[in-house]
Amino acid sequence: MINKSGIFSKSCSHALKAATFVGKKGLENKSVKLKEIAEEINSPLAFTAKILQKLVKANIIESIRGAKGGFFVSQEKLRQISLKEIVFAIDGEGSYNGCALGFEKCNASKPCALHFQILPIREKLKETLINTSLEDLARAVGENTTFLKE
Amino acid sequence: MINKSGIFSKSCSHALKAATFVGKKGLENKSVKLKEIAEEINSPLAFTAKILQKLVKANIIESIRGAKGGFFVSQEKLRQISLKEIVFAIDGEGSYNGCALGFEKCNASKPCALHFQILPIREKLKETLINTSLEDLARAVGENTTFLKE
DNA sequence: AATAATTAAGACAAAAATGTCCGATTTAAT
DNA sequence: ATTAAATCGGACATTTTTGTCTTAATTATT
Repeated sequence: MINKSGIFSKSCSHALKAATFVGKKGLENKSVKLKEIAEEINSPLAFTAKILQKLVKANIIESIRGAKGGFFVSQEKLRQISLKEIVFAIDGEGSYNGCALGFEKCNASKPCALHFQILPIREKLKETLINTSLEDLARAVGENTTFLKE
Repeated sequence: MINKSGIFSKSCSHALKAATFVGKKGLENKSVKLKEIAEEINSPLAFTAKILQKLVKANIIESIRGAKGGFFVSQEKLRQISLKEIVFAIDGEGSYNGCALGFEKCNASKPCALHFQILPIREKLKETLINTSLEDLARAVGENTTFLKE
């Protein structure tokens, strides 16, 4: 319990990185292969594959099977897809809608002990996830103002 | 990956609930036994014991061993202890200081792809954890305006 | 001193998350 | 058609988190 690093699961962090990299290529109308994605985001190949499959099933990116295959996002999709959809596809809505103490039903009329403290934070997170598009991340990474590796 | 509910680990949620309940009793200068805590917060007895031990070691609550024993927090402690300390004791600082994409070094000069989006959320979370005392939670629960069970 | 009631601590078990492997499927190129 | 290069999908393995059990240590009561 010494390394629960932040808001998203590890899988979700990988998913966000992977989607962003596919998005960066999508800005130039290019597809990318699994191998390149995994290398670029420093994530194990087979595990990256699993995560990409989930993104494909969630209709966030598309896959091209067979030789010359790979993964792809259209520029239109890049604009449409928000981070909320990626996070939802991997971690479920719990990460931005769940009760901090784990209650099924936690709301203003039956609030958990942390409800009123955590609510504004959750709201801000949700708002940020909704208002940030995959294109936003992809462009910043494309311009080298932000990074997918350390 | 369908139930990662929110900001804290399950252990940490239990810890926050347990500490709050011990705190509620502390407001009346009473100690509580493990059994009552576990029942009150709906957490398995033995697991609750483990979590309480961590809180004791982190000097957040104190334990009274032997017959007539239990767990206790003084009113002074209740005022001093912030949620940040409880969260730190169980989840480490990752939950409020960690990089959203899991990088060791992520900062304004080498920002991850989500850095600028997540920074304000993390800051708000940290601020909230620092500015909320265990007493705050304990009082609200004592007044039945918030709850530790659903 | 003996007993009963309690927490402490460490070994163990189960479940969930993370990660690997391999064969099946799809497609492009020859 | 055959082959090579890719993704797909399911079984398997590992690691981390969550949870249990048992014994030891401590203390109040008798």
